[in-house]
Amino acid sequence: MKGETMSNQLFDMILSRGETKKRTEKQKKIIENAIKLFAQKGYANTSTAEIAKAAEVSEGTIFKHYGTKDQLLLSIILPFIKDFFPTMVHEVIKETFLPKTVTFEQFLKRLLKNRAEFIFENRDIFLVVIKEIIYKDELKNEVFPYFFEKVPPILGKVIDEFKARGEIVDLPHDRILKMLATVIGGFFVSRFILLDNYRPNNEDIDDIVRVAVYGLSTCSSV
Amino acid sequence: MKGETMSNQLFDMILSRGETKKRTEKQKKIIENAIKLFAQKGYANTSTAEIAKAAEVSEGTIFKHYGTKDQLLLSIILPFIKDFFPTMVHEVIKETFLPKTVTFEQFLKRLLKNRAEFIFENRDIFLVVIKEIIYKDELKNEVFPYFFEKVPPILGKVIDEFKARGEIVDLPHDRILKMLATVIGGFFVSRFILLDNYRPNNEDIDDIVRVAVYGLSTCSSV
Amino acid sequence: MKGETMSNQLFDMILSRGETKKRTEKQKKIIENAIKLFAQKGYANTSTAEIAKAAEVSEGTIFKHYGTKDQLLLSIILPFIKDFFPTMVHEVIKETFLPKTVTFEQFLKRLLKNRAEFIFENRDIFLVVIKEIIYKDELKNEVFPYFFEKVPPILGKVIDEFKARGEIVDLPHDRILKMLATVIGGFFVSRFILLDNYRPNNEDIDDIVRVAVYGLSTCSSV
Amino acid sequence: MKGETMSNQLFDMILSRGETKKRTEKQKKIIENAIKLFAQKGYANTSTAEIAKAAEVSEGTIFKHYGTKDQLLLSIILPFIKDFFPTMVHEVIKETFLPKTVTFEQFLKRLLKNRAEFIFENRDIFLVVIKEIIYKDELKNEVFPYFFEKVPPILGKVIDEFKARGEIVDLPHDRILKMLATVIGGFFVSRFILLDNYRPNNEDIDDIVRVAVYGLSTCSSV
DNA sequence: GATGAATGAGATTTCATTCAT
DNA sequence: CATGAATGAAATCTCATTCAT
Repeated sequence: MKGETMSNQLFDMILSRGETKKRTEKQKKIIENAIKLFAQKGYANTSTAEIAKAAEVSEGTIFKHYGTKDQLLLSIILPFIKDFFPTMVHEVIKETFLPKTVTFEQFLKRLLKNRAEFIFENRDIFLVVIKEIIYKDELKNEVFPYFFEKVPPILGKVIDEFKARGEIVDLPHDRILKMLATVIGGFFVSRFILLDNYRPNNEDIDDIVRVAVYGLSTCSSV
Repeated sequence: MKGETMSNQLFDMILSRGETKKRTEKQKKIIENAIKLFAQKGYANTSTAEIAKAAEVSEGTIFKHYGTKDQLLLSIILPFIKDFFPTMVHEVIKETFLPKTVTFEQFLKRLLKNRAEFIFENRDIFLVVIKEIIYKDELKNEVFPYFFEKVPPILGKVIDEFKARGEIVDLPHDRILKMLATVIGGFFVSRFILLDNYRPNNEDIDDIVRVAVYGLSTCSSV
Repeated sequence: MKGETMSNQLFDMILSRGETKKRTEKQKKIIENAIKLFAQKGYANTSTAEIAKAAEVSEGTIFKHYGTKDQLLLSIILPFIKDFFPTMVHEVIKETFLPKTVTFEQFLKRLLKNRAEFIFENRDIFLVVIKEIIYKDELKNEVFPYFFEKVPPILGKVIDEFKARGEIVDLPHDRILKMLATVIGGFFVSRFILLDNYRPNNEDIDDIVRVAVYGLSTCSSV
Repeated sequence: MKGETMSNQLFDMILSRGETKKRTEKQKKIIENAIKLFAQKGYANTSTAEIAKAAEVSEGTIFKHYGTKDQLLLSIILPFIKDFFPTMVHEVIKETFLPKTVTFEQFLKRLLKNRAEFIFENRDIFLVVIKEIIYKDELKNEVFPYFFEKVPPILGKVIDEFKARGEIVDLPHDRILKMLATVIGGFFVSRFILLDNYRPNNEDIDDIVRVAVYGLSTCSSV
């Protein structure tokens, strides 16, 4: 990547490509092993030779399919991103709004459990995404707008709903979202990045939801 | 670093070395520019040639003083770590325990503001530390035990105090600490890593402290 | 090599590798030129850049195939060692034991001529082996046991035979072997290492065999 | 050294210098440690930095005194050479010719024991000399003529004497000398170079003298 | 004299990428 | 499609030597 910008066209191309073309056996092995290695040692510290060896494929094959080490990374990251937020939004709608009796606390717990499960199943990719988003401004510049486009609209409505019900504090949307994002993001990053092979457990999620909803003050013990 | 373990002796050696020997002008320039470049482009994507050029020094000089690109990184990271937690502990003691009338909320705010200020002043190093701790297990294995040795004892006492005063919820230490660490860590990482050149502002800190103390429920609006 | 031990596995690996995989044209040129240069200027004073240039190959190619300058050296030395002693043993058996009328003197002459011819044909490698075995303890530790495993058993039998015939003096095996090894080794090393481009000639060999068999005393003039 | 020739003037200069100038404490430590390190790891694999560290001296000091790493080597090797052959010759004269009843065997034993002792006491330098003479043609070209100038004349006389006495075989001088040199050289090199920290023992010397004088044939058992 | 920081030339090594088969 | 040999540019590292203090 070394400096070159990653154009939006490329972004779009790879996104769409992921859906149309079927992956061959070799391609799958390449992707699988690239994910494993990138997660373990980071993109920059993983050579294409290593990936080829792990995938039992010649180096040439990798470049035949992905053209560039960078595009290989994108073929891994982008489909994940593309999946994560939309299905998250979808889950929010599905799981929450149907039963109108759900409390904010219940909503949060379901959301977190659902996303934690998703991340756990894709924990290597998650690692890669997080690690690389920190390094590559181009990636950041792709993902953030995508996030802001997808998430706030729907989550905003949820917040409105709970505000209307008088369950959550009456502060501007953006501040509430920021707080939520900080707590939830902090949870995912600390658990999945810092802890090796973290498996989501209920107590952990309950605790972090408790903080988000009631804080640590004794007020929460009601 | 590639695989070899970083022994505690090395850790100690580098730490102590930083204190005893005087740094020459050139050494200072090397460190300064290395920090800047590592923060900007990441350790792996910064060549020693670049650092040498930026520091207006020959590459040989870098290796003369730091032996290895890896040890250069450590000479940057370890002193920071060594400073951060102890002075944090010190601040906790100084700022909190003297005035007995301070509430938990006030305590958290002061702590966060103080640490946010420290990080802001060393934001490049902070970036480097966070980015690289993710990649280097050896570093993680050095820093974590150090953290656990320094922080919980003193913070545990604070929590006891506030529990005794009935200000915070009666849960086991470790769970409370985990929740706190998640929220505070999430705050620092999201602000300083994801936002470019974030400057700590009071509203932000107030909001995150509000979450930690009262949560988002209306209970908090009391 | 610098300190790390060279495990027997490595030894075996390199040996076997040489047999299974086919060498490309370029690999052959690399080995040829490396031998020539190492013999001429010594391992430490020959740069991989020089080898690459002489072999009309890029430096990358060398490292692609041999990984390390050190392993390049081993790929040269070990096959030679692997060849030298076993075929020597084989020659001993073949040339000596079939004709029962051969005297000890004739045996020694044939052995020396045969080995001198072999060394002459591989004199560059021999130079490299001798020069580097002095420097690299790991190499010494590989070669010596190998030598002791292969040579004494068979040569011991020959000595027994000649002792039984009353041709050679009745001293313990190990002392006789040591004496022989000293004289023969001294011969090969002095001739091939110190003299430039030494070509084995009969007078030389006859003289050294004379010393080994009869010594310099007039007793020998019988 | 890398290619440049080592002029005879230099040779002479250093030889003479060794006698006139007194060595300071630091110079002694430099030489001592250089010998140790060169013997251990070879000249090419020993850096001046290492020597400086071992000698507890700054690198600058080494270059102040010896100008060049190469000249440092010469200051070690040449005095040894200068000492070895002449005192050997001297010993030959002193120990042998005074008592006219000494046999060739006794002469050889005394000579070998004396030289073995000398080498043992200077075994590190001996290692350095042997190792480097192999590599450096310039050194070889200095030492060989020196050897041929000093040794054959006197040893030739000894051989004449023993020939006259009918003790040794009647062959041309040069062939006898070559044989002797091969056996004796083989002895010293194999013992002091290949065996770690070899200490001369009588059996060893007796055996090698036996070979040189009587050979391995039963003729010797008389 | 002694020091040790600094240098720069060169050595080894890595690696994404190309291309003939 | 797949291979893997080959490349060359760049990265890390080494080291004899110089020089200001």
